[in-house]
Amino acid sequence: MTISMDFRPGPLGDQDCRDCPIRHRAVCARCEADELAQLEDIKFYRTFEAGQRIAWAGDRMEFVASVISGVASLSQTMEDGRTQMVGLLLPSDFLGRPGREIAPFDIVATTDLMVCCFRRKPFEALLEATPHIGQRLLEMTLDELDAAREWMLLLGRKTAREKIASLLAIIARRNASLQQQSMDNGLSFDLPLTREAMADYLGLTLETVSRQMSTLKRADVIELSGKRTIRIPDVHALMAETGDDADGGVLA
Amino acid sequence: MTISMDFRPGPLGDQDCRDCPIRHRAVCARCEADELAQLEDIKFYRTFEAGQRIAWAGDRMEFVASVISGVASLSQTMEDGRTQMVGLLLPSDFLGRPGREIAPFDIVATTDLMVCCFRRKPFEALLEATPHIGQRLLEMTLDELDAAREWMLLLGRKTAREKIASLLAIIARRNASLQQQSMDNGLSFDLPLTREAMADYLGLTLETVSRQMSTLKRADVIELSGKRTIRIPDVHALMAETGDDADGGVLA
DNA sequence: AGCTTTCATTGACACAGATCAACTGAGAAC
DNA sequence: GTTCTCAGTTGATCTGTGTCAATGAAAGCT
Repeated sequence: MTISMDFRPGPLGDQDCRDCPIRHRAVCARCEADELAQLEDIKFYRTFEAGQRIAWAGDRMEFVASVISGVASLSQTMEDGRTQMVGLLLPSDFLGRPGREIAPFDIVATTDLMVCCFRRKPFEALLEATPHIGQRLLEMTLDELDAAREWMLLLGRKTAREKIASLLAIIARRNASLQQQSMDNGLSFDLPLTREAMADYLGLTLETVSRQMSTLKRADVIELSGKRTIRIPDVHALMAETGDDADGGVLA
Repeated sequence: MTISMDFRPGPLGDQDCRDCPIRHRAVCARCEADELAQLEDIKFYRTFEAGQRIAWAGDRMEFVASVISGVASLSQTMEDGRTQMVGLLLPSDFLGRPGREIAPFDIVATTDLMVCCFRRKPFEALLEATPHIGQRLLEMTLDELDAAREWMLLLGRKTAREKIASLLAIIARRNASLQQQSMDNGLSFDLPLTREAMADYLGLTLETVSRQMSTLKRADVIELSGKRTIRIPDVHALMAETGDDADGGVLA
């Protein structure tokens, strides 16, 4: 998840939406030129450093936003400290909920992060006035609900090994589609998560994550250079480890 | 989840929406009289018996629908038979997804079920034309996403005992709010799920569900008459077993 | 009544993953 | 160069839940 080199807006939102790398995938995807201009009026950019907290559960949220680059996560923590990640926001994903002031989850930048923000109130007004935004948001929310449901299958029924393989497949897929990478010689990418964040995503402990990464490496399903750089020599071999149906959608 | 006694439409949709028990909670909640009339034109009622399958994953869905009474569930099954429930649809919940022909999950009536159906194509047209429907659907979908995320915490991090208590609390809450029941002397309700369905919801085996029900009974957190009728003598005692924050929203 | 089917309970044992703990390697700070 | 810290790995052991199997109880059928 590298920050794209050709999109470096200043803090004032002075960058043209037409050059935006997520222009055709984010909430604004369906907007016509005039609608886009209205969004452009109320947008501003913000960046967060890896590890920085964007909001605590219970905080007031003054904005909603689209992720431009980097990764953010939503998580819930129980009183005794048990933590479960409940959302992983990759570029083009939408952060926040119109019509709600209070964040129900902790929101953290897990890598360096750039987001395109809209103050909540003006955005809500625009949502009422501009059907294309609401329609796209509905579509994205339904997609997220589908993803949440696959995630529920993972949490409830998959083995530790299947969980790891599934997570790697999800990130590899998103990464490949974003970068239009060919997968003839396998795929490479940087894991945007620590072992602990992976554990929180998968409902495991970090020790189990580490052990399963090691066994997948020993089984030649993955190759590691350093701790975070991963190569998948054979995508089908990885898919076979996820427990999902053979061809649950081709990569890309 | 009893079928309301005063709403017995024939199969032709000849019942007036104004008498509908879910009129102000379902997708149609925000509709004005004229918008409601348009929905009324394309609606029809269907009933399913307990255990009946509404669709298999991969089936073509010709309609979307609102649950009027009873309970339906969405579940995913892996090739080797492991099953995870990923959605529990109670009265007023919406079934199906506009813009998608193919059901991604198995859909089953877990109790006797009555639904208010709309053929998909006309409903999609109405969705484009009637902002109030799209707005309400967005709101409901966002709520479902929140519920899915709480469910993820349950699946990933809660113990078997906490899982059971959480499920009972969810059903008790929905039931109480539907029936305006006072909870001064505890709450009673009929479990609309078999032990196996509970296990599929919670990511457990049915044996573990049965054991934990027994231990909660022995701890006087719940009382059982027959297998399915449950009384919660002290709602706070149940809440304390869920692992959630003390006052995660008062019942009702 | 007797039989079958379905749903639920309970017991004995196994095992995947958690827990507790020691250790490694790579930076960063001094 | 030395020390400290942080992320990750690996080992030993424990335990909650799964697995396999027997039994019970209620409902429907002939």
